Amino acid sequence: MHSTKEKNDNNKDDLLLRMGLNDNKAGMEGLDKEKINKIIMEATRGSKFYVNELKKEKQVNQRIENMMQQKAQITSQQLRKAQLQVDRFAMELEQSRDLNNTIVHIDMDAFYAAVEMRDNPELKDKPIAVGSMMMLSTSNYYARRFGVRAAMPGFIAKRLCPQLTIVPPNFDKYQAVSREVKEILADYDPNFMAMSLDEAYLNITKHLQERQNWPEDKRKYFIKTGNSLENGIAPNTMLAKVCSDKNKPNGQYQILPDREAVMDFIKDLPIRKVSGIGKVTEKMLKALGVITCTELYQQRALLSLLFSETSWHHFLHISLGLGSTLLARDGDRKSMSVERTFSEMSKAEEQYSLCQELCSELAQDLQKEGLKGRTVTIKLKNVNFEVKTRASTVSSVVSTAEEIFAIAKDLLRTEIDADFPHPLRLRLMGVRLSSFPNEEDKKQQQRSIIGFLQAGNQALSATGHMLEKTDKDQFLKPLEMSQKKSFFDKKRSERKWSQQDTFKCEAVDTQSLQTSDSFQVLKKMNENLETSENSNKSQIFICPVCFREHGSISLEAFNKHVDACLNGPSINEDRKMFSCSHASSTEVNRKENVHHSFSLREKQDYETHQKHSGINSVDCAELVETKGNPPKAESVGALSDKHSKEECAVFPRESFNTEQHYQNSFSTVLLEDTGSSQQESPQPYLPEVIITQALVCPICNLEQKTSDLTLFNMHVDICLNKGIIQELRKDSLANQPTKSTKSTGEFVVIFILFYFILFYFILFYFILFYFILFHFILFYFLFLFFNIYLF
DNA sequence: CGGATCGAC
DNA sequence: CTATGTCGATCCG
Repeated sequence: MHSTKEKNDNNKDDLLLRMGLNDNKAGMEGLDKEKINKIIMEATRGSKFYVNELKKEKQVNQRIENMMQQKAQITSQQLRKAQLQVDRFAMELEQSRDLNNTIVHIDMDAFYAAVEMRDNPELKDKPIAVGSMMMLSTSNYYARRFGVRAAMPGFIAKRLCPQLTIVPPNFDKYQAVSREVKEILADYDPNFMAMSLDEAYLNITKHLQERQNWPEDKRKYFIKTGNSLENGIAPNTMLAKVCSDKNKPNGQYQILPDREAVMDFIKDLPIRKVSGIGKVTEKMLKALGVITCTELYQQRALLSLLFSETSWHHFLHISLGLGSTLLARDGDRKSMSVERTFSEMSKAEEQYSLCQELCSELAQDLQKEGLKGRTVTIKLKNVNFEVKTRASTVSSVVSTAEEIFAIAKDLLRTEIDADFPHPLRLRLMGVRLSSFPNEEDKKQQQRSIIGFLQAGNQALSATGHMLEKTDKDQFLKPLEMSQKKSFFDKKRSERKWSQQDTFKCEAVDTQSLQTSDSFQVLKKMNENLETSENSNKSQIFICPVCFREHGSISLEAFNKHVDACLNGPSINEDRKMFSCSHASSTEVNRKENVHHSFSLREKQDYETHQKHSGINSVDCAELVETKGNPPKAESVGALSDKHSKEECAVFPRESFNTEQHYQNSFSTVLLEDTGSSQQESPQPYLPEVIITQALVCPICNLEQKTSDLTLFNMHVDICLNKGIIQELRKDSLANQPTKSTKSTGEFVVIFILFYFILFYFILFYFILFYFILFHFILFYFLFLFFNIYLF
């Protein structure tokens, strides 16, 4: 459905011609290709849409030109080198080829149209299409003879085929039919993967094994639906998909599970047939003389130099006839959006109100799935079909129509202002929400008392009469993000916002609640839970290196001091050496050993990341082990010596929330290091400075048994960080969500206490309010009474 | 992170 | 008159 591929699909036309379906002598009407193109061109030419299409085409041509220039600069030397590398990779892929699965791709023929024809016999033997004047979703085969295709606007279809019936879509109905079919599919593979209402992949390997033992009569079992369907049977999804396209309509095609059969099938296959290769990629590759899969394979070295890693890997997979053999369950949703096309709209007022409407629709959809997100994106398309998207990410999740609109409105305003005094002439507007928190984030959020208190403050202000309405935008601060900033800069700016937010809350609260005792309690709690930078007056740090006390200084200042302390002794030098040695030991063996147990995806992540930041392998081991936990690639990068140690000192508090977690990653580091670098390959660069003194940790004062300087330095690093964590935890205990039972207990107590206070607080004011109200009314009636009866 | 673009259905 | 709506992925800045 909606497939733009069908638009330029010559093969299908050939097929129709072969079948004689286009033959007027047989009493069938229809148009030949020339006529179809002519009509389409007439309808298209001069339209704004067409102008924009030309513009886009130009851009693609420009891209191709750039690519050709790049190609011209490639030396034969480079090409040979690339050839070796690619072939090495191809060899690996070849070894991992798996022909043991039987994948079936099911694709229902002209699904929507078929359902409509089934339900309304009048439509049979008529050319029909499902959709609107604006756009068609699909058409039946009769209509296709006139060139009426999916992804074609209805009005053009009408010109091609004036007797065409356009049926508005009934998605509920299609869904119901789809469900029926899927029930049947589940018999073959309970874990089948549905791509849409009319498409699915089945892995019937297991089914076939079981079926071996079935009695003969039971094996004769056909899927019987009112619709025809295509399916393809192959050893992987990529091939199965192509197969199902092969014998349309209502056909089947199988590729036998041996390498030769696969390669034979692939040989002359146009790359465009493969899922993932679209119009643009086709054109780009065509410029390089690549049309079929064989040519794709022949040009592999060149492609590896001209395209991104992910792209040429994809190409190589295709040209080897490789694809996924397991049907991955679809993961969590990444975004949700609403968009609408309309006749030209230029009034800002209308645009705002439409935006608001879209926001509330989105909010409704979000509520159905209970989703909240941090990034709001608006999409604007003007009457010239030029599309713009504008996004803003805020620090805490949003989900209601008001919250989303508050952000979307700003984005829209910026765009309107930018074009002032000209109005935005829009034909489409959309709103999208993304950056949904993952499971980890949710847990964090739950445990975070700061977040909890902010919610509390919000609840307080929401209770109303006596509180000034808190500025809604306080939770909608855009993040100051820029790639030039380091991870810690970003963290800092995030903190800045949240501090300002807290101050704002306090300001509002103090104004209106000065007299309340319970508020004082709350405020105190809040202060205690404030991050240490905020209330640094009460801070006393003990330097883990010189053991001196430092009162009345900020955390940053303290960290600077620690750095200074560390700068003196040779420890620092050794630390540098340590990293250096790791960074320079780049032998393939070693690298592979470090992350041998991780998936390809993680491996790629690691490799690309390493390319960017030049961090050492140990850091990477840590990265993978702590995947899903706070230290992401950037933060781990910050751990390496590339960044200042100020950051290193601050880092643990930011990201390693639990000691347990921290130790886990520590032990992993040791494990990886002893496991690979020590045994497999000696350190290429050992520290040249020989330490004469015994290896006594300057932090914990314990003599270390190891004579290995690297391990010792690691110990010092860990000790140092641990020390700072402990110090910080002492100061802002409740600030640190922790897994230990003790802290959880404390947390629960605080939690209960807070809610009790909050409850009685609200109750008190409610009673007070109604008490006063009651007396007002009472006095009023008394007054009336006296008026009437006494005078 | 933000924006554009591609691709699929 | 009249050229969609939703989603994920990727690349680049």
